[in-house]
Amino acid sequence: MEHDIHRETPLTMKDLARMLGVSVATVSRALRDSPSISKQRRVEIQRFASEHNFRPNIVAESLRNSRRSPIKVIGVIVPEFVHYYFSTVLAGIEREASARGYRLLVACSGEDEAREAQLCDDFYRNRVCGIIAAQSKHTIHYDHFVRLSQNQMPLVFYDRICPAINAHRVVVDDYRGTFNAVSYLIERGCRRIAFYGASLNLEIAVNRLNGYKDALYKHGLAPDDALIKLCDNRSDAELITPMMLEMVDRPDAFFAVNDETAIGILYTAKRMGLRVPEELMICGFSSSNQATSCDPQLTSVEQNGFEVGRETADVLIGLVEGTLPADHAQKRIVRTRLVTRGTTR
Amino acid sequence: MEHDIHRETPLTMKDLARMLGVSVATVSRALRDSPSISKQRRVEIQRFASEHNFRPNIVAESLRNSRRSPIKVIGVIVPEFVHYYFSTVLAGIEREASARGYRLLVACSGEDEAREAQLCDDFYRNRVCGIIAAQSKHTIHYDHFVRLSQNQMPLVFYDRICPAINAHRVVVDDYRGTFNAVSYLIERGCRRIAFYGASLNLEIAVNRLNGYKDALYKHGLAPDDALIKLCDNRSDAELITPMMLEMVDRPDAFFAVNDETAIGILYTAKRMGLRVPEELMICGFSSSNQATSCDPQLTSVEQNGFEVGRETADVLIGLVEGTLPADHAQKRIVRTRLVTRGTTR
DNA sequence: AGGTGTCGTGCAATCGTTTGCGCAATTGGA
DNA sequence: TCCAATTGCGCAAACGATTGCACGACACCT
Repeated sequence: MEHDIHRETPLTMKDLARMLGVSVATVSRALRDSPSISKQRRVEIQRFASEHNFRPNIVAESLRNSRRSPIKVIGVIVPEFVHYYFSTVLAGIEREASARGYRLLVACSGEDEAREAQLCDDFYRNRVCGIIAAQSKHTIHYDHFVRLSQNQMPLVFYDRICPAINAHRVVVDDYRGTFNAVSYLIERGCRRIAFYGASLNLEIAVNRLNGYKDALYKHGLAPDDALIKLCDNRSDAELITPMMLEMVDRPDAFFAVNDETAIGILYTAKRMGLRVPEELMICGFSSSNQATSCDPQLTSVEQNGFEVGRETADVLIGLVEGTLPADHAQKRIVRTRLVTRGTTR
Repeated sequence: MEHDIHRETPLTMKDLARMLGVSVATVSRALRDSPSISKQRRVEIQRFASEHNFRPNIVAESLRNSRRSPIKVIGVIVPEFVHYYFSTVLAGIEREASARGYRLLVACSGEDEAREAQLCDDFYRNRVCGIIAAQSKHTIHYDHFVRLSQNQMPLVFYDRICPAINAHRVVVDDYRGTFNAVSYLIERGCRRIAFYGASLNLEIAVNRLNGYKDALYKHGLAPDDALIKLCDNRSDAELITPMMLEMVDRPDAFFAVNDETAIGILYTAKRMGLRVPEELMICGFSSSNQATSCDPQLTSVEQNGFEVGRETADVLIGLVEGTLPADHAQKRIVRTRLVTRGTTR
């Protein structure tokens, strides 16, 4: 069988045309099922092509079509791969994109601004049709994003927002998620609720803090600065929490900005002989797989990263295909949901 | 400033050439620093281009160069995104690839054979320079992979192996990892060690089972079929384990094929009033972030997915660049390491 | 028999780059 | 002064696909 012959270079339309004694134009039209080619020739060419395992070269195709239709490849920047939430977002992006015929060029910024800028550049050179990004934690210059906008590159952020440009964005409802969780703790009888949050240069951190404060106000409680700490990882949590729990007026509940931190609190408390949830309630954020791995299982605000990913891809594709106006910045908010488990009752 | 003008279409060399009153050839050569262009013109053109924020179109570039040098894009197939181990592998691939100037086209098979085949096809049409894949669990036809090989597409598997074709592969040392872990349990005094494994149509499952059996043999113990179960997830573990622990000759240790399953065993045992590790030892596989989230923390075989990813990318790039012979199938084995924690002593 | 349609196919330009080759201008040597 | 060698640049053909246009071959009508 001819198609078993090893070729060093992929089969092209020109090859097919030569073998069949017709012109490339005819081959191209036949494969696209153009009615201007006689039925007989069409099926003959199609059969021949599939027998020889012909696959058109998308690179050439998209170069040719670049003026009228953009290349269906989306550039995606992820701060970290090994991260439960970002994984779910990526999965959501992939699902929506591939369902709509788009492929993903994926890269990782490693939370590094220079690398992030380089990736933007690289994506642009590859002429992706659009870019999805979560800004690195440490990004303070936005030139690379601004440049993309100036060059008409559709750009959508998820979660981490670039405040400098009025960009399209999809975020989770951090404010309401935190508000509801803290309200729940209050309704369960807690009065001194501690808050472990991330650095306030990320918009999401601010929103969560506000949700916390407003929940207290609404229930007639006043925020106490002694209970509000900058702490967003487990080892810090294990360092700080003992001091918190030895206060005379020790907190009767903790709200942590992510599950990892919450787990640090949980085990510190257990080590100090406190019973959870009887003497201390704990609530995390993210509802990762860690939340169900600890003992007792962690009550947590579920972020639904998958939905964030799908929405993000949906906005981007809308921009690319022109069904969404580029001039008016889209902002979509994905609902969170409190999942109650063993660390509250 | 001119480069702030909004263009609907990206700047091309032709545009630059027109603006500067030279030919495209000259622009191209100047930008590639060809000595055949006078120094003066060269810097003039380079300055002008960078002022106007010119970025060459890689699509066109790689079409032009497709004969001599392949496009530096690697297609990656991941069974699942939301999976600790696969995430680490992906991170490793990304690190190695981007360090060597390659980009990643990433897609998810969702453990579905048809989708996997479609992805192979799609990658081929995109003329990626090579493909990295972990086969889906349920793949039993290999035509799509065979077809790739026939078309000279470099192909490297990680972990999940396609036995039909003699493919390049990078795997972790499942046999030795399991052997060492089980030996450790025996040395700690365990005599009846249960084994929860995955379906034996995956090579890794077979290797782990063999490692388990050989460790028993080596220490003069005989495998007992009543202690060997097909079980690779938490809910199954919680279903099966009570029966195991109610046996007259109940196991004094468990080895589980992944951490999730091990955690199911752990909490079932605790629920039944058994003390871990005093009365029962448990060992998992993977050393994911869940291993440190449970209480007590889980002893587990660390897989080092990051290294697997790097090695995989290294092999693939070697094949692409011709520094590794394509005819002789590469097989690399990444070492595992037993990390002892609270579920053993 | 000549004019008008329709049908099937091929020619050639195009997308944005790269590069072999040739040509003009300049330089240097005899 | 004339002939080589060198230098600096442009022409044009690729890469692999798509598509407007034209053209030849028929059939049909008058």
